[in-house]
Amino acid sequence: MRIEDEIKQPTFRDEHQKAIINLTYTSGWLQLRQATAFKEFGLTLPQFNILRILRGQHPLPATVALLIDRMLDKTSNASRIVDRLEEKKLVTRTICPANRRAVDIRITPAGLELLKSIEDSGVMEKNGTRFLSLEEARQLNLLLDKIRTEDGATPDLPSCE
Amino acid sequence: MRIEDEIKQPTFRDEHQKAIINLTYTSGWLQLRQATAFKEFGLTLPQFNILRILRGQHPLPATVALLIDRMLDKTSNASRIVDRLEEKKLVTRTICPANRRAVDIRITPAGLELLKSIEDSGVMEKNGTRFLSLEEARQLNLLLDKIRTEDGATPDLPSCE
DNA sequence: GCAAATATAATGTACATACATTTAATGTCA
DNA sequence: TGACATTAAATGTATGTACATTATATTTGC
Repeated sequence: MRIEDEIKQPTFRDEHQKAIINLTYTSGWLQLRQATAFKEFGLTLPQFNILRILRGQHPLPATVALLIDRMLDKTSNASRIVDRLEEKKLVTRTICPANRRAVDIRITPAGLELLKSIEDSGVMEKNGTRFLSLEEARQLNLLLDKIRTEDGATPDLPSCE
Repeated sequence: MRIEDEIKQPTFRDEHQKAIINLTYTSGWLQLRQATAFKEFGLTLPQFNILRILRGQHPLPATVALLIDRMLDKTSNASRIVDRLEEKKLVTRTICPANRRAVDIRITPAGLELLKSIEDSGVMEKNGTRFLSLEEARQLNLLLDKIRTEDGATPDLPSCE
């Protein structure tokens, strides 16, 4: 459905303004669907993302600083998300012996099993981009990268044509 | 910057998976910048969006139900966002005389002035899409609309070529 | 007319985000 | 060595989101 119809706004100031709204709306739409899928497994989206990072490190531990560095949203509060995962016995926290300021966070066998069962269930494939061709997915990635071009930075991306 | 470098993940399962991550990351990037811009004016992003809807209705009032219908995220809690705007004297709430279950919400002159000063400041143009050409913005809108194609629905969008 | 159903908004709870502050361990250097 | 800065994580506070429940007003059907 076109964004105009989704949010019942018949016109936009221009195509760029529409793209902003569309990006925000589509991202929210996608995240809501993902969150709904993970709820069945007792996880929120940020919790799932942290678990995946921990599996990527496994069997090495991760620190909170590493989680923040890898997370999509750099400023969110990893400490409290780890709290919830720890309550569910999906991760462990131990003070790092080499540096007692740091905390070693590890995914547990239960955490690994949960990730596997989520992936086996196929929910991750129901994510909306199956309606895009490979070439369309490539174009979308290029356009999104271009949006994040910083002020003052010279865009060094290839043109989309 | 490419998404691979932004989140320090050198490879993705496939281009579609990358598009999902890129969409989420770029949307978060954009919203953080918008929120930062509005903070200078004492508003959060949802508060700003509600104010704009109210201005669109002005001088007619809006109900909470209308706000929910127009908001990008349909399930968020309009009632409490209106609470904050009311505390700041940017909107008023009066019980609708014709239907005392409903509440008439109106933007105040102070609210209208605040919106105008935000728009006059030019912060809304610094939104990232200035690096897209008109044609690229159009393509992006088509691709995003396509992602939201519902299961079972027949995609009736023109191809992107 | 009145009980039940429905509509409208507000409230409660759990979780997350944004940002400032605090606590504790470690590093630095006079 | 000891004062001071720095680092790592946790905590506090305000706001927002998701979802269930509640409070009140109105509508409906007998």
